Formats: sequence, C-alpha cells, structure tokens
Amino acid sequence: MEYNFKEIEKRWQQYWKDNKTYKTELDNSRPKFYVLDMFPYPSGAGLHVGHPLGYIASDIYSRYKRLQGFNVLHPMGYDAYGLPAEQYAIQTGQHPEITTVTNINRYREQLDKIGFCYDWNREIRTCDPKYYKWTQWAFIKMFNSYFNTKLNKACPISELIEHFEKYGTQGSNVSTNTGHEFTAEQWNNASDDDKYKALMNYRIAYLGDSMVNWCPKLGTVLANDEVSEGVSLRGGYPVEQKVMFQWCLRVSAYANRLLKGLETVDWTESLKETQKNWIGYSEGAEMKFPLVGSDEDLLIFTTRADTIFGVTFMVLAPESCYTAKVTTEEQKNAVEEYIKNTKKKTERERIIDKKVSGVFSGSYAVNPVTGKQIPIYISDYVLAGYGTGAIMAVPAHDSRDYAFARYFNLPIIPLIENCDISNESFDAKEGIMTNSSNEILQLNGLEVKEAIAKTKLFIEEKCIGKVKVNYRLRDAIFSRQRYWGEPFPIYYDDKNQAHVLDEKYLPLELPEVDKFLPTESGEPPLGRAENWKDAEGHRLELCTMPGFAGSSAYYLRYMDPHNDKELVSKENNEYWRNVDLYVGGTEHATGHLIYSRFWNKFLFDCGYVCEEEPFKKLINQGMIQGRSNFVYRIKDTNTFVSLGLKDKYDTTQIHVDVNIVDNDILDTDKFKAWRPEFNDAEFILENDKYICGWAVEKMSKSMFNVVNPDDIVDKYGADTLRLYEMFLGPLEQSKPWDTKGIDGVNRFLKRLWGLFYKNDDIIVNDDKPSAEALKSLHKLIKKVTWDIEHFSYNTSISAFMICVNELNAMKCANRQILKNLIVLLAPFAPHIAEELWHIIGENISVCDAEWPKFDEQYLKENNVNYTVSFNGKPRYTIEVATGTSKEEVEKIALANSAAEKWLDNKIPKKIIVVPNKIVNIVI
RNA sequence: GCUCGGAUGGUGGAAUGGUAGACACGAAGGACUUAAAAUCCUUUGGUCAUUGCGACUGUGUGGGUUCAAGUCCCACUCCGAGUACCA
Repeated sequence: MEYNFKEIEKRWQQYWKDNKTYKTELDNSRPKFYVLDMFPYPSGAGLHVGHPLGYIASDIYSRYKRLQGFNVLHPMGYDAYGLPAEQYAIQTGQHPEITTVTNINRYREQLDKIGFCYDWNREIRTCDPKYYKWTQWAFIKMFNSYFNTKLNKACPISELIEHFEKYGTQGSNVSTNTGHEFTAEQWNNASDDDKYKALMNYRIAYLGDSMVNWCPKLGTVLANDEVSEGVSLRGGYPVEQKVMFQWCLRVSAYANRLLKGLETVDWTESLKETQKNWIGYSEGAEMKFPLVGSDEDLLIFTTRADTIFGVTFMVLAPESCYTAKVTTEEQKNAVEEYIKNTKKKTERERIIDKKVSGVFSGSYAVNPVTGKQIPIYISDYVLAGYGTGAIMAVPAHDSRDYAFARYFNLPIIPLIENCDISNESFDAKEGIMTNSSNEILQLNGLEVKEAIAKTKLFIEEKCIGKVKVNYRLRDAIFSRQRYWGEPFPIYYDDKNQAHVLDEKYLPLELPEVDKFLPTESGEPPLGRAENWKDAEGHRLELCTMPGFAGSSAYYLRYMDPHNDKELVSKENNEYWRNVDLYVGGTEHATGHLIYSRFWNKFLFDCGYVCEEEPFKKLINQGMIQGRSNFVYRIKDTNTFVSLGLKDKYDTTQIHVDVNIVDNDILDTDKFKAWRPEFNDAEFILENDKYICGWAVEKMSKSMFNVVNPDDIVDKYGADTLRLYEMFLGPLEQSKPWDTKGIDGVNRFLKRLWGLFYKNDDIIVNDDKPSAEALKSLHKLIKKVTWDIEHFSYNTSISAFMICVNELNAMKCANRQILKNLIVLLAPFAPHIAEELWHIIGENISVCDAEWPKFDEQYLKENNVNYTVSFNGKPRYTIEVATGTSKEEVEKIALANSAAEKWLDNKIPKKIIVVPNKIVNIVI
C-alpha cells in the first residue's frame, strides 16, 4: 500500500473535528500549559509559506506537552481591526467588515489544511463586539485610575481626588505630565472645569496635547512603533510632527516596572535588549540655570553633570515652553521665523537634513557653578519630548554641541587632560578632568566617573538640582482618526468635558457610515454616523482606538472566551495564569510586546489578573524570505540568455515567477505562456537548459516569489510541509524558502511508511525487540525530547531520519519499537502518526498517547575504544569494558605504553582521560 | 554613531573545548527498466596520490589561552537586525 497522504490527512482531520480532540477545558487535576501564537492580521493576500512557521513550531510544542500529560491551552484568533481593510474600503466602498470576514475565512481554510491542534471553540476576533467590549472596559478602568509613584502602581482616581481635597498636591506621589502644584484650598475653590482639566494630567487614559506623528496621506495619527525612518510602516507615507489633542495612555508611568519585569521573563537577550533600548533608562541630573534679569530658572537634564565647567551656551527645543519666555524683543522675528521653518519640515526631512541650524534667543543664563553668563539658543537638535526640552551645551564633549558651536563660533573648553578636540568632540566617558575647579567645586585630577558622582552630590547639597532618572519611553497615543477600530466608550457633555460611559452600555458598537472618509469639515469618519450619541443624547467620541488596543489583552480572553460578565473569571485566570510559551515575530518587540505588558500590569494592579508578566517564555521565529528567480533579456530584443552566458550580452534582469522554475531551470514553455509579451520569446541555452539567476528577497507578490502553503499541501501533504518548514534551519533564524529540498522529508515519510508495509501487507510483528533496535529507539527518545525542549526541531528531524534508516537496515518491524516511534513523531507529523497508530491496532487518538520514557541502559555499549595519544599525537587504540573507571583506563594506557616503549622510562607529566574516547599522555 | 546577533562544502545546515562537515538537497556514477519516472546502491570540503591501504590542508582575517579551539580571550574585516540628534 502506498502512502496516500491526501486520503489520510482528510480522514484524520475529520476525525479530530468529530471527536473534539482539541477541545480544552479547565482541569484542576492536571498541570496547565499555555502555548500561544501571535494572532494574525488577516490580509487579503492570504497566507504564504512563511506565515505558518511559528504556528507549526508552537503546534509541535503543544502536542509534545499534551503527550507529557499537561492540560494544554492552544488557541487561535484574528487581529481583525487594521488599516489595510479600511484603505480597501475607501477605494472600493466595500465595508471593511466584509473584507475582514472574507479574509478570515480564507485564513481559516488555509490553516485547517496544515493540521493544527487549535481549540477553535475559543476563537476570538478583535472586531467582534463581544470581544471589544472588554477592550472598552479596560479603557474605562484606565480613565478612572492614576499612577501612584510611591506604591508604584495604578490606583483609583477617586483616591487622588480625596487626597487633593485634604492636602492638595503635597505628598500625592503621582505620575503626571505637568509639574503643577496646588493646595487643598486652591483645589476646593477651583471651578468644575479646572478640576476636570487638572485630573486629566493624572489619569492613566487621558486627553492631552501631545506631539504626534501625523500621516496626512492616511489621515491619521500613528504611534512611534508604527513609524520607521520618518515614514509610516503601513504604506510608507511621509509622517510629520504635529501637536494634537489626543487620547493617550500613561505607559511612561510603568517604564520602571516594564524594565524590571524583563529580568523575570525567559526571552532572548536580543529581544530584552531591544525593549531596554526602547524604554531607554538614563540616570543623570536635573539642574537649574538662573536666567539673567529674571527670577526664573531654566531646568535642564544632563547625564554629564561633571562637564559643568565646559558649558558655553544653552539650547532649547523650538517647542519648549521656555522658548517664548527667553526670546527678547530684538530676536522675536528671527526666532518666530526659525520655529515656522522647523514646523514645516517633516520628521523625514529632519533626519535627512542633518545641517546645523538654530537661532539666538537674545537671553543669557548663569552657570550655577562658575557664575558666568552664557547665551541661550534655540535649535531643533534638542527634542521637546525628552528630559526637559532644554540642555546645557558642552561642545568639547558632545558631538552635537560641538557641531553647533563650530557653526555659531562659540567657545569650546576641553575638560579632559590631553584630549584632542581640534576636529571632533571627545565624547568618551574616560580620562582625567582638567579646567574643572574653582572655589566651590573641585574636579581636577579626578576620573570622569568619580567626577560625575561628586558633581551629583554637589548639586543636591547646594540645591541647584537633583539626581533624576529619565526614560525615553513615551506615553502611547491612543486616538486614531479612522473608522475601522474600537469606538471609545466616551461621551462629551455640554461643557465639552469627556466622560466614560457606564459599563452597562458596553459594548458601544461601531456605527454604520455612508463613506469611510473624513467628513467635509475634517472630522474623523465616525462624524458621518447618524445619531452617534449616548442614551442621554450626548455626543460620542469620533476617534477610534489604534491597532494595538485589541491585541493588548487577547491572551487573557482566550482563557474564558465566552464569559459575558468578566474579561476572564477568577477561576479561569488562576488556573491558566499566563502564557508559558509565546511564539511570534520580533517585529512586535517595541509595539505589541510593550503595550500588552503595560496593559497586563495595569489589570494586575487593579486585581483582575494574578500574574504581572503576561508571557513567561518567548520565542521569535525567523522570517522566511523569498527566493526570487531571474531571467536575462538582451536589451531591445525578446531573446533571453541563460545565467552562465549573460555576461556576453547587454541584458536586463527580470523577475520570473518561481512557480515556473524548477531547480533554477526555467520551463521555457510555461514562461512563454506566462505573459503575452513573452509568447514569442527566444532563448539562448547552456547545455540545452535555461538556468535562472536567483536572489534572496522579501516574499512578495511583486517579486513573483510567493510560495503558497496550499500548493505544497496538495503536492506533498501537510505532514511533509510541517516537517520541511522545521527542517529548513534553526527556528529563530531568518532563511529563504527553497522548495527544492522538500523531496528529502517526503522520502523520509515514505520510508517510514515502508517500515509498516510490505506490498499490501502489514508486517508489524510482536517479537522481542533486538538490543540494536532498542538502542536506536532510545537514542531517538533522548535526542527528540532534548531537541523539542530547546526548539531545535531541525536536528530532531535528522534524528528521525537516522532512526528510520537504521530500523530499515535491520528490517525491524517490531510493534513496541514502532509504537514508540509513532508517538515521538506525532507532534511533528500528526496525520501519518495517527494513521500508523491505528494500523498497529491502537484505539485512542495518538494525541492522547504517552510520551515514551528514555532509558539510558539501552545506550550502553559492551566496550569502549580509547585512542592513546602522546603529546596530542594519536598512537594506538585500547579497548576496555563499559563502566571502567578513569583511573583504570589510565593504568591500562600506561602499562600498554611502557610495553610499546613509548614511555621509555619517562614519567608522564600529565594524563588526560576524557569520556569521548581519547587518552592523552603528556611526556 | 550606539546596542545585539552572525560568518563552517556547490546549497540549507550539524557539532556539552575532544575524529569538523551529522542530516538533507544538488551533482557524478551504477542497479532495476525497451525507455522514463519512482526506488535502491556507491562517491561527493580542497589539493596531491589513486595497483593499494593514503598524505597534506581546511570552520571570515591576524594573534593568544590549552595536551586539544568552529567552540574560550584580544584585535580586525564583512554581513544581518534593532535604534537613532535621547543630552
């Protein structure tokens, strides 16, 4: 009987469905294990062969854990809100929901063919009102909370109001975006509107003016992680900086905990590093520089307080609130002109245009240590959003200050002995201080590190500043001027104050609109919705939430997906707790993986979840790139020349569909049929073949290098696809897809099949297994178990191949051996495993089998060979029984060497015996 | 610029400091076949020797530690990823 994968895979997929094999339920008698994939955004292009890589890896792990007796939660769903469906809706008028559902169905069809063990009963979609009810619910909780810096957690805003009533801001320990202070009396006498506005400065979800990335082409605001190099990640449109009044989440309040939490999770070092950089911890000092002719101080942030003697000017960000204050009448025009020009520049232009620019404000500040007056400049190289938006410039030891000083001809004072600053600044934090002493502070002769510490102490003692930690992490901008997203559970009253809806009105469903574009007056698309009002007739918020809203707590919802009373019940949350293994791409390192950690910590503070970190272990699967093929057309002709001969002609390289190329050899007939313009193509061949060139590129339609998993499943079967994707290379490494190696794993499955059948007869027997076969099996158990635990799936597949070849060579068809082999293979190739499992007479599903136990005893050999070497040169071999002690081996080696006269009466300096069969005698 | 990875045959890739190149692809030769496909067998890092069993060399480059280095240390070259006027 042939290995008929089509029939086998169809049959067992149906069996698993009928028997609800993958249905998971809470079971306190068994330990839990939660394996999660990053749920996909269902794009119109469908899955290509790269997408399932991570899903297969997590599926293998899930099945393995289940065979080991764990109650495994392995769900799947869809991140269904997003820009592409909406862009498509704008172009075609088709409702994004229709597009999304179509795409989801397509995804599901493709996923089902691969044989995953998802519990589809728990499927979630972020655009489902039953789901986004809980996204809105969490937002309400955030609106009603503030961050208490003393307790280092979120607390109810009502507690803060109480505190204000009694004590004002004194001792309030809050995380805020203003430094405003007031007394209880001031608070109690304040108007309702002032109180409303003041509280916005403390809420975790708040309305605030913030510098946003505005993308005019998409007509919406984007988060920092949705922008790269000044263009939008989706679409690649230019992005500009703009101040807007937006909903924000106070993620920055959690910066410290997000950083600390990284120490408790099992993620790769590189991913932790990426998050650490994004959070951007930096310890320094805030210092006050008095303004000349004013009572006010200029507050700056620096990590190099030790360079205070080298400060020759100050710089403010154009957007800084100090800017207007320090601009003198004479300089007013110049400053305004400069600010206008900076605003015009998009962020991309700012990056490309690295020219030094700036303007003198007209004012001076006083260096608090030297007492010297120094000029204040305004320049866009200082960022408003970081630190205080103002810096003390030390041109000798900061490259940006150096460039600025050179341009404006400002003095540069070196502070490190023997540093060369004739062409560039000396930025390194090393060397001996000089030019840095006066009657109040002496730093000369100190190492830079000592000087930093001494200056910090000095600053605090003299009250000219304080030691401060700054984070680069900003609050998340949470409004999108878009249709296809979660509506905010927010209404505005007559005084234009924002309020949260009562929870009983949740979910607040997304309304219908006639068009998915902004209104004529420039309002977001929800402005088109008729009667977009709450029960009392108040107008509702017009913005929707961003893409990351729905994905920030989805892993919690899978624990209890049908609960309409709670996000997740206490019982379910305490059983499933958090994700034990999370598999997904690194592209979410600074987006989703920060936001969901923040979201989870917030819910943890509120007592809704019992674990502070959502994802215990995280594996990043590498990207699968495409392998593009090229043909070479001789210029101005329709003649194509084979790769090896192309250098003799003047050619143009053209992408060719990889599906009509086999092994880099072009099917010329298919090529002619591929596109009309190639119908009469002619070819210059080498060895009667047309050889194509190739390159590794991103897998995409435009490169004609997309390989569809459905085609692979049709041709080779799901099991072959699964094995091959894992065999391709280490899971975490990016690698190009190349279908040509797939025959290897397909042959392996056929050989495996051949162990059970001879012609049409099942040849499995119940003889006592040979020692040799047992050894082969136990070698495999050991290897595969270790490999799965370490996600080294490619090498375990090699181990399977070796084992099957060995069993084949010894003509072993022993039931006991094969049964174990099948269970080991079941996580990797579940369909064929299930089939063979039933062929040898088992009744239950192989999914419910038990993972084989490894027994070292079977691996023991009868004797071991040791190569005896002298000074590292191998001389001869001795053979000893297994288990012979090191000392015994040494003795035998010495005795033999003396007999062979290698030792020649010399006393060996050293004898090294290592278990891997080498004895080295150093004479 | 900074941070983190990586570099091994024609290709994808194996190697707790201990016989480098497992396993697979590709290629070459052979068996079966009228023929092809499929299947099976042999060879396959390089150079030299192939009527011998072999010899030498070899993991990006240059040093070092070690009886022993692809693996550890130092310097460099190249490639990839993240981040970027973050003071």
